[in-house]
Amino acid sequence: MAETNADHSVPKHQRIRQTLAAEIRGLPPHSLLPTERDLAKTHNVSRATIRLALDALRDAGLVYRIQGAGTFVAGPTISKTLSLSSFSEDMEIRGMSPSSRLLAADGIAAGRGLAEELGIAATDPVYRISRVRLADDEPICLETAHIPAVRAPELLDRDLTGSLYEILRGYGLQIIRAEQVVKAVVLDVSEAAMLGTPAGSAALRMHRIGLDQRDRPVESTTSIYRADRYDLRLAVRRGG
Amino acid sequence: MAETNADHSVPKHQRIRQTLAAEIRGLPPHSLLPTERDLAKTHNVSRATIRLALDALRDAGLVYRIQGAGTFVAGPTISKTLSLSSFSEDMEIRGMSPSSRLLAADGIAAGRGLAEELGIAATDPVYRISRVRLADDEPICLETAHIPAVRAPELLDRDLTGSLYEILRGYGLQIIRAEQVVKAVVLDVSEAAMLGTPAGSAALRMHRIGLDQRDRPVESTTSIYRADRYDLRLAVRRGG
DNA sequence: AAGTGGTCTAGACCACAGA
DNA sequence: CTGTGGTCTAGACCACTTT
Repeated sequence: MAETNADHSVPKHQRIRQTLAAEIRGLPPHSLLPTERDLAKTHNVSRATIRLALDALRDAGLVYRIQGAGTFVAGPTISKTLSLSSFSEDMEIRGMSPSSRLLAADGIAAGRGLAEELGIAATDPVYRISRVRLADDEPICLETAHIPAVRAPELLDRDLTGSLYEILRGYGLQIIRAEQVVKAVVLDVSEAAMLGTPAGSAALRMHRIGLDQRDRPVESTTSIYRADRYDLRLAVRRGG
Repeated sequence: MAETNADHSVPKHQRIRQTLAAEIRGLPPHSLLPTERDLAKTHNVSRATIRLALDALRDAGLVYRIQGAGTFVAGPTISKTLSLSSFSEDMEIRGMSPSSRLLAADGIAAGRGLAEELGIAATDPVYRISRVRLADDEPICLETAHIPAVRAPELLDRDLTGSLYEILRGYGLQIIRAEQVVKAVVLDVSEAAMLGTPAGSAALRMHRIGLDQRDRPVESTTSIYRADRYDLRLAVRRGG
């Protein structure tokens, strides 16, 4: 069991962060929050703990902070994305119901390209899972995932119509980070047919390598999203 | 003579972060770094200061940390992006030389849509600047920027062939955060002509609203990138 | 059992914004 | 000037990984 989930194991700063996030949702943008020292008193913690919570809220784009002036509620944010999410999570955030149609699932030798991406040998086995992903029963995306077989034995025996990330979590694999490359493409005839769009339509092609807590590659996935039903929303910040 | 430290305004943790980043570049992935307590001793600072540096390196994707085990060098990262960058910076990172061809520059009334995006009145004036952006003298992107006139008086008198972000910095405007929406599109005849590609080619359309330190909108920009010359690379992490 | 990163405290001084 | 967030210290205990 990897899931330790007891109440007393939740850090204070995380609880405070959630409390503050809820309060902030009720405030107009650019409202001034209480000072760090005040918050420390009212929550009975040290200022350092309050800062952990406020810094996390700033990184999430909920507040901005100005030295000498205070901490303020940020303007409304379009994008809940930018934080890594699976297709299933992504659609749920958008208020749609995700599902899958399995096209193919088999085991193959990795080959040179995948081997390099996944840090394994070219002859090592990988599982290949191709699916049409749907939101509210409408096709949104063609997805082909490759997972090293050693990392997820007997993967093909699982129910492959749900969230792949959820299944991988069952193997103790958490995808914590990903490298993603996004391109625009024009759909060919067979792709268009599977997505139910005219050939020659635009689509977003995303290639993703997912990495676990130890920075080991867990998946190499290519997804092709219909441009008319999907856009990518991201909040970007200046890197310090 | 203590010539070594003229850095009055540079925080210690930032200096340590840079020192460590340089050292890490010479190490193979998954190398174990010294413990926080060791680093604190060797840098003559407290452990909290070391943690600020290491946490920043983790957020930058340079190291990963495992409780109970240690801090390790992360695997190589494709993407230097995800941190907000102007077209000019973006191209320089990719090792290409950026330039611009000015298509049009004028002042107009904001209108309803822009007014809402920029937080001004529909009748307020905005500057509109349309450019073809080139990398190594090849057209890459069509870009139209809108900037509230009050924020950058006499903007049209500046040299508009360089980095817009650089010019805005001259007005004391720093774009610290942006909301971005990315879609795939198919180029129409006139767009294709200006980009030197066939009509019907794919392209990435990005719409960006740039915000300053106080979360005030500074620019609303739409860019259309040739798919055959440009892709978007981003590192994504699980949001805590 | 030993050692690691994660959390937390109770102070202190500095840099900066604003009246 | 006062008060804010930014930085920093020197401790402490906890949760976790590894031997």
